[in-house]
Amino acid sequence: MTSPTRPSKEDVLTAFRRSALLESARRVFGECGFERATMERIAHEAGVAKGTIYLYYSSKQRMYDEALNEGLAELDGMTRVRVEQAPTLRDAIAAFISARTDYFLERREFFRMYVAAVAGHITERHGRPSEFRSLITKQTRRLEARIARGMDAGEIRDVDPAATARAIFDLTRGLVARKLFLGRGAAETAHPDEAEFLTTLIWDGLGPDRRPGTPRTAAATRKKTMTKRQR
Amino acid sequence: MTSPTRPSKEDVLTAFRRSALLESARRVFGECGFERATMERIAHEAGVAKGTIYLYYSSKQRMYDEALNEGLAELDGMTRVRVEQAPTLRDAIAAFISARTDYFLERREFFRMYVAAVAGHITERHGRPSEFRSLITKQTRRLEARIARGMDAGEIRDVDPAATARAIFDLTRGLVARKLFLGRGAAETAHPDEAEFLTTLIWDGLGPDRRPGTPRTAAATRKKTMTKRQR
Amino acid sequence: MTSPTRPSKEDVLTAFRRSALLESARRVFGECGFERATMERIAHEAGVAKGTIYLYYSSKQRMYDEALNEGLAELDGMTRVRVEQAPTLRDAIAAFISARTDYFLERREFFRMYVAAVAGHITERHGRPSEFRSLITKQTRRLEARIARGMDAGEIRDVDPAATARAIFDLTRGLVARKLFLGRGAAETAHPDEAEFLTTLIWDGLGPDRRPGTPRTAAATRKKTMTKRQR
Amino acid sequence: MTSPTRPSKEDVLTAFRRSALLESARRVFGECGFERATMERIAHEAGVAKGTIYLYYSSKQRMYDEALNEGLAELDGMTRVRVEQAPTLRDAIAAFISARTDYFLERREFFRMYVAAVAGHITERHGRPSEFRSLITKQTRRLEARIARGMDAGEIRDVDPAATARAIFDLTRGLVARKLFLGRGAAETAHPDEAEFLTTLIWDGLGPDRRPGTPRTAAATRKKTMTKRQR
DNA sequence: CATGAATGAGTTTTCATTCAT
DNA sequence: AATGAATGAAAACTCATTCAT
Repeated sequence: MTSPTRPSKEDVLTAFRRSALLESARRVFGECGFERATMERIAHEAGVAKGTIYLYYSSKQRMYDEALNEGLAELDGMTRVRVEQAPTLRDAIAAFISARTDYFLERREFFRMYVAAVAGHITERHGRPSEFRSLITKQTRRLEARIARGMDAGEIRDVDPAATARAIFDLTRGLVARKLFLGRGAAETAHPDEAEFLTTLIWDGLGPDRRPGTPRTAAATRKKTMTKRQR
Repeated sequence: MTSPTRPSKEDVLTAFRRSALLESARRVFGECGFERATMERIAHEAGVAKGTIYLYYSSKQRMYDEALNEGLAELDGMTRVRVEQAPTLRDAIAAFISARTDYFLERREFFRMYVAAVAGHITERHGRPSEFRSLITKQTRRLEARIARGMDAGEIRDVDPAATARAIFDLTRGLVARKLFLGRGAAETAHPDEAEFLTTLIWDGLGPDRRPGTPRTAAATRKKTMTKRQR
Repeated sequence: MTSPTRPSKEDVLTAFRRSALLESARRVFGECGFERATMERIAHEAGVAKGTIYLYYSSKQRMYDEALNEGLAELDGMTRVRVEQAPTLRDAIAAFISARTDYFLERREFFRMYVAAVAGHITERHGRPSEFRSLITKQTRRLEARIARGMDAGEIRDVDPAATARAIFDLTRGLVARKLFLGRGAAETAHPDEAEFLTTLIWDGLGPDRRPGTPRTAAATRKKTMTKRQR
Repeated sequence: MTSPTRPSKEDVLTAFRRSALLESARRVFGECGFERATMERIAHEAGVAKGTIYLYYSSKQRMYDEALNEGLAELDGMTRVRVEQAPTLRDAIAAFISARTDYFLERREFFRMYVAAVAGHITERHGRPSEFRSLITKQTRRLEARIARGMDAGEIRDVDPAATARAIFDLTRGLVARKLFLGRGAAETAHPDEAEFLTTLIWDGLGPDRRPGTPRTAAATRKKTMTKRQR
């Protein structure tokens, strides 16, 4: 029942160190960005000496990449679970939003890393294109699939599932950014149930076609367009 | 009718220099980010010597701030004009999206600057809090006002205008990012009329209330929920 | 009468700086070797700040290479001139020895650089094979050619000119090393006219064949081998 | 007759370890030079852990010194034996050359160490002057003595035995350097019997005085200078 | 005895900023 | 005003050496 080679004490210790260093790295990279972060500080915050880092990571860049990728993978995993457990498509959308919001709200520094990393990749032409990019695009794959299923099941009207998933992704991203932006108390901070608002907004946006000219308020609908909608 | 002191030749030259330097700064900061950008290169691309920059900007940071703020102001101005010219709220939303998309697509380096700057401000506690932040929040003010007006006029149902404007803002931001992300031809690039898709999505999302449980497809509507909707 | 583009003041200044830096580099590299030499110290000895070096040399290695190559070229040039001016082959050999001895004695630090560089190239397989190596082999080319000419002219017996040049080269190298080794006063320091001794040794070694068994002293010669030599 | 305390098992093991470490050190120091050699690699090549080295050698420098001195002593021993076994002075010279050539050709890395070490001592004023220097000068002592004996026996003309021994030493050194320099196949590589050439060159150089003006080729001798030589 | 993780001093290199011309 | 040579602070990274296990 035990695994054939039980992790030795060293392995455990090594894993622990790596994890602690990554934690520290995420904090410092998040706070300062890649360039302004210093290995000295990362080491200090992890409670080790500068040189020690290099026993675990061969360079600052490697450490950064690993911290980023690990966070993205974790985020992706949590999102996936929550989305898959949702019974309806509406719940899935709400789950997507709240899963990511929750994750980032507990790791504000990581959100910053993440945003900066995406920013860094926008116009850059440097080497490794696929690695990071695929991690990004993977983030919406699950949701996209779920939307497609819901569309087939008649839960929503015919839309481009990928574009829809991206829209939800972007709204979530903006929501999180704003919650972290300037901290709480700022006038522009989203009110607590902005997530619910977004879900409703999207959900209604995905409803049956409304032709141009269709009145937009319930009141107007009641008075003027009942017949049209009934067709 | 003329201004009391007509701009002297020197003033014109100075303005020209500052503008050329800012242009160059935007390009380099956009391409490299703040840290990796060098004054040397900014100077070179502007066709002046390194020391000359310091006659116009007291530090790299100041130059960066000014380049950023100027761009944001310009973007804001263009957006405002286009939004104000739109006859209906739907047109205003479409105008907001296209104005910003067009602007950024012609200045990808600036978009990168902008994104990085926002990222940099998310968790940071460093000094100047208001300046940049107010520029950001200003971006949605006009649209927010327009939405509020449209709401009052019954063009859309009752929503939080600020939250709605932010949603549109975020969707636009995501759209632009994706268009610049990995350049054209990438599988995940938005298809050409994603802007139209977003406008429709939002517009429909802003339509009359649909209660939970309401069927979402036109077909379903026809069959099952006609009575409910008519109430 | 003036050259078409007279060297500008900057060019002169630049050349001067480069030369002063190279001088300093030669001193420090010579004293400490490549690894132990610090840019800090080279800069300090040249009377400039650390960063200034990098305005003239892109890296420590480049600086080292240039210092070495320049010295070798200069040494080669001086040797060539002296050798070519020598009327007889014997004089050429003596000139070769004394030219190099004189050169190195005035630049002991450079000799050390030179020796270390050769040592470093002995077993190494790293990149640039030809550059340095060709400079080394070039050192004996002139002498080799002169020896060949002297041989054709009957000044010496038939020998391998290249091997002979190399032998003279090695003897000179050893002579210099010893003169610099542990400074003056050491018991093993060569006596002043060791150069003359070497010249004679070589010169006699290059004389007409002496068959094995031939008596070696003048006395013996006089008594026993006169007839043989006359054959 | 036996030593008072027979070497214990530990002593043997210790000796073995020290020897293995020295072997490894010689290889790595030879390949990389003192500075670029790492204790890590030396340990690895010796099959022990880094810390273990410090149980046998108190520092990198000490290890280097010992590796060097041991090698020099061994070289010296082998040379001495071969020289002493030579029946004639000519044989002794040939033996000196071949003994050292053979030794170094089997230990190229050590030759590099040796050359670098000598280079390092040329101008340096750092502490330990005598230790290394005496080892170097000892290298020629035996040969010098043998030459002196041969001179007394009339085998060669009157020369400075020390200077002569040094000349042979330098020629040998150059020969070896060239054989290792750039590996085989290079145009400038000495041809196989350069050792024999050197022996002859020296041997002839040590023959009876030839006065200035004396013709140098057998042919010339025959025609022009017979009378002079007979005087 | 042996180990190898941890340390931190020391080195190269970059680049914003200054200032003499 | 404009220049660009000079500066030196700052940061990544290496590696001999130590020491707890």
